This record gives sequence, structure tokens and C-alpha cells, in this order.
Amino acid sequence: MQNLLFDFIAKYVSLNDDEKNAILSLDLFHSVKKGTILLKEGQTSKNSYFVLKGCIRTYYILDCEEKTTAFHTEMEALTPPCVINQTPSEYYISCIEDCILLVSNSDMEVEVNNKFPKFEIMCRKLSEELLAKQRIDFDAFKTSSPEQRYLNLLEKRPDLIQRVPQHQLASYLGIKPQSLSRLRARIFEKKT
Amino acid sequence: MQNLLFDFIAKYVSLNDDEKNAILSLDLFHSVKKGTILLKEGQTSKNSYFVLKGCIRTYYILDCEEKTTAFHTEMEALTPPCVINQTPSEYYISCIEDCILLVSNSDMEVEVNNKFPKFEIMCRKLSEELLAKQRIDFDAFKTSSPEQRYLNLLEKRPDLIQRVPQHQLASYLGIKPQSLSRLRARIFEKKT
DNA sequence: AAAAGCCCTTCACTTAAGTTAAAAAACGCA
DNA sequence: TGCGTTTTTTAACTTAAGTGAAGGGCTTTT
Repeated sequence: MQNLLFDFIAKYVSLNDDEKNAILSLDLFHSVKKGTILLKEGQTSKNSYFVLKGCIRTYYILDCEEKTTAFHTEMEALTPPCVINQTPSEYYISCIEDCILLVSNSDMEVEVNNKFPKFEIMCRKLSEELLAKQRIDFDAFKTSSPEQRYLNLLEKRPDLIQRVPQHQLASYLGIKPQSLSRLRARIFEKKT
Repeated sequence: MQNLLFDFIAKYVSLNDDEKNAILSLDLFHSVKKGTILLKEGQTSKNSYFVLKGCIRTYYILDCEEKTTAFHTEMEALTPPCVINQTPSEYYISCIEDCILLVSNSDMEVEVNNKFPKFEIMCRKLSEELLAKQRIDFDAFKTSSPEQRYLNLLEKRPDLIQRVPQHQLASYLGIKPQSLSRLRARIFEKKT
């Protein structure tokens, strides 16, 4: 698990043993059971998450309905907007599988960044990269139909379709579960 | 104009005169005429933009159709994904008004960041903030209907509805111009 | 083992967006 | 000002998503 982390970091900056030990001394690793809610609407939090194993989901509850907007799986980071803006969270985060997560808080990050400017660089690079990636996803969502979005997901993240309940996938695609079911049937028809 | 920039920067880090002069010596300020295309599909670029005055638009051309995905107005920054990923651009950027822009390139940024770690910190904070903001926008888009999106835009960025042609707004909202026109008529009906 | 709950699918119906076409309005420039 | 182009609106029709309801297959609970 530690190597997974260090391999990930190595894509952005190279660490010496001192720096690696500094990270390990922070006690970031946590095992979390499926179903655990990491963040609730209205809560304030300073925690960021990095998924080493498993899958976490962010969702809103609007009009008594869950609206899933993101899934984060292996090697993906998540800093909720409420942490950045220091506001109460508008959404929930829960584990939809047993997970191994890195949990860091922003006070800790400030401290580490001061001590090791390298981390500051890594955070910048990672944020810039995530911003670009999210921009591309957003654009793809805007410019395509629900059916195209599903086909795109099938191509880009086939694992999600396997490991995530369909009604959660539906709102992730911006539609109702019934529509996803129908849409899948339609695609299946076309193939035959 | 310079003060607009320094006021913006002051929200993230505080600069001394040396640092301010270092920025000014970079010759970042550019006046750009309406209609100018800043980036084309297929091009590689190292340029980031910051809008001091005016409005720039990012759009794709898919199936011979323009799909507008973003507008950037006063005090908004834009680093295209192609700059981050070092890949050919998938989209176009053009000025839809006469603009005053800051144009920086990534080589320059690397240099400045090395010289003044403060800039590194500013870039990180700005990226994190933009990431959170974009996340919220994306989520709002996913969880709402075209009509709700339009009403939301009317509330949050009424200026855009005034200064941007409607067919560009339409694809920004994820629909066709005819649908936007109809939707507006529908809203107007309801009000009366 | 029966009951309850949840999830997915299906169906009939409603609503709204896409499409195609044409007219009306606004704009740009000579 | 006037002509030509672009943009917006309107309309009729098609397609697909939303809605409400019902059924079937699982799993969990009692």
C-alpha cells in the first residue's frame, strides 16, 4: 500500500527517504467499511481523501432524492469544495465498497507544505491536472446525450458499470434509473 | 489594469515591490480584438490566459457544429487542458469581445515559480479554488434540467445572458438554440 | 417460510428536447 | 440608408427522457 502511494507521488516529485518518512509518520492510512459515511451535508470538514483501494461516492440529497455526481476509485484524490471554501458541505461522501483510504486534513497539509516545498509543488501539479481532467469530463458531458455518455463510460471506465449500482450510475449520467434501464435495452437492441 | 491584477493576486499571497516588478517585467498585458482566435483545435500551446476585460469563449467543433463549453470574463483565469497535458488542443478559444488579457506561458511560469516560491503557492491555491468551483458547477449541471440551468444562469451570471449570443448560450446549457428559444418563451408564459 | 425491502425492468402516458424548415428580427457593413 | 448575413423565433413533427405504476428477482428480517 505504501508503495502504491510513493509510486503515485513519484509522478509529480521525487522524494528522498526523509521526506518519505515524514509522510509515513503522519498516520494517513485508514481502513473503512462499506457503507461508512465520510462526510454529511451541512458538516464542515478539513479532510481530503485519496483512494488506495475501493470506491467512494459523492452525492447530494435534493427533493429527498439521492443525486450521485462522482465516484472515486483506486489512485484518485478528492478534496471536497467545503474544505477549500471553508463552508458547510452541500453533499455526502460514502464508501460503496470496503476501502483503504489516505485521509489528510488541511492543517496538516499547510504544515507539510511549509516544511517541504516539494509537497507544495506536487499539490499544484496535481490540482492543475485534476482541473484539466475535470474540464474535459464536464465538456464531454455537456456535448453529449445520455446514450453517448453511457457508451463513453462503457469505454473509459467499464469497471464502474460493474461495481456500482445502476440507480447510482443513472444520476451520475444525469438521468433517472428507468431511463438508464431503457437506454441499455435500446443499445442492446441495436447490437443484434 | 495593473492594480486589478495585483488586487487579484493579493487574495492569495502578499507581494512586495520586487515581486510586483518581476511580474510587470514579464510583459503579460495584451489587447486583443473581438473575433481573435487564441487557440485552435490541433494546436499545441503553452499559453494561459487571465481576463482583465472582455470575454473569451472555449468551444469544440463536433460534427461541423460549434459546441460552446465555457465563457471566461473579468478576473477569470484559463489554462487549457492541452497546456497541462502537452497534447494537441481539442478545442478553440476565441474572444467574443475586445479584450485585455494577461497571457503567460508555462516556461515562464516554471521560471517565476522557481525564483519566487510565493507564486507556486498562489498557483496551488488558485488551482484548488478553481477545481472546487468547477466541481460545483458540474454537479449543478448534472442535477438540473435545461430550464433550471437557464434560471440558475439568470441568477448567478446575468451578465452572460446579456453579452453572449443566444446560440452560444444554448450549447453552454447543453441544448439547441431552438430549444433555448422555446424554453425562454415557456418561462415568460409562466410569469404572466 | 413468509414478509418486507430494495433494485431493476417494463409499460403506458406525459413532457420536453431534437430536427427540419421557414419566417421574422437584428446586425454589420458598404 | 439599404442590402445581405446572421441570429432568433415559430411551427410541425419525431425522438427520448420523465412519471407513475406494477411485477419479478434478490436479499434481509422476523
